[in-house]
Amino acid sequence: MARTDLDIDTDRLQRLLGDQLADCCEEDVDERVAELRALERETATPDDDLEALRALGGETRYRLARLLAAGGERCVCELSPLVDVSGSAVSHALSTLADAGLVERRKEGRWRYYRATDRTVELLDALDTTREVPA
Amino acid sequence: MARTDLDIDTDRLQRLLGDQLADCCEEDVDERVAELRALERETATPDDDLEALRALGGETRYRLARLLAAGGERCVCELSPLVDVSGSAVSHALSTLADAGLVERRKEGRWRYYRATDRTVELLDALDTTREVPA
DNA sequence: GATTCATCTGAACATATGCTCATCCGTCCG
DNA sequence: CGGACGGATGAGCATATGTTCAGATGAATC
Repeated sequence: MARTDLDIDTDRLQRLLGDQLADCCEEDVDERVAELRALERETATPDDDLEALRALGGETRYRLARLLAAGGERCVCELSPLVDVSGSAVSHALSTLADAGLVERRKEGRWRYYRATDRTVELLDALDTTREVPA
Repeated sequence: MARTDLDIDTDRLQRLLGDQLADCCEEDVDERVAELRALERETATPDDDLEALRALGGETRYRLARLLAAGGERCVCELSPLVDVSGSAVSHALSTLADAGLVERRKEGRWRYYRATDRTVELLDALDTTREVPA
């Protein structure tokens, strides 16, 4: 995962800084290189984040997440008619959401109840509050 | 987009409610059907949300978003060495992020400066605050 | 214990994605 | 104007994704 080294084009960077700063010396370039290296180190990518985003990024799974985030517990047979795919697809989708930590499952007899996790609620809320044209 | 009708399996739903409620009558089934129909109507899927989630769900674009959300403006030549792909791929990725409303662009001479939008910051923050094993 | 029921699982397939390469578009500079 | 430069764009291709179908599982019912 961790890159061993960064192949920064210092010549180009120097031209960039030459335009940005009225007057740019070698030290400015070194400083920017250090800044970029630090930035790269600080912004590691947690696999969980990608998994969650990719899971929510599919229409069926997004809709299921919305339905569950509306509150309460639902079983597959309730959710299946609300999204436009087969029951099998719903099951696949809910598994993906569960693997991503966006949904939790509870068994009761023959039924499996699903509910949204806090993470799902928070993410959907962030989407709601930052939407350009609010619903 | 809007489904004209929902093909709810009322027989199965009746069996479900029979297990949930000690004692279930026709009205309970009708009520649940109405509840589900209302739920389906309330949870429309804004295209913008899917676009944003799918955009952030790719590793390269996620990393770019993180780098930009760390603050300030960056041009392609600064970002390119920090993610492990060609400059062309960075440009493609930033375009996708811009289309999704996650990044904004500013021209200055030959350089194009990119910065994260509020939506990006909020979404990444939601991910940070809900992560199971905090960094 | 055989059957029905709710759900899960894996294979298979069509489609979407993400990259690289080649090329093109503006801008600056001599 | 001609060239170098930063970046954008489109084609092409390997890989990933999402769905359906067929069959498997475990629980309840007869």
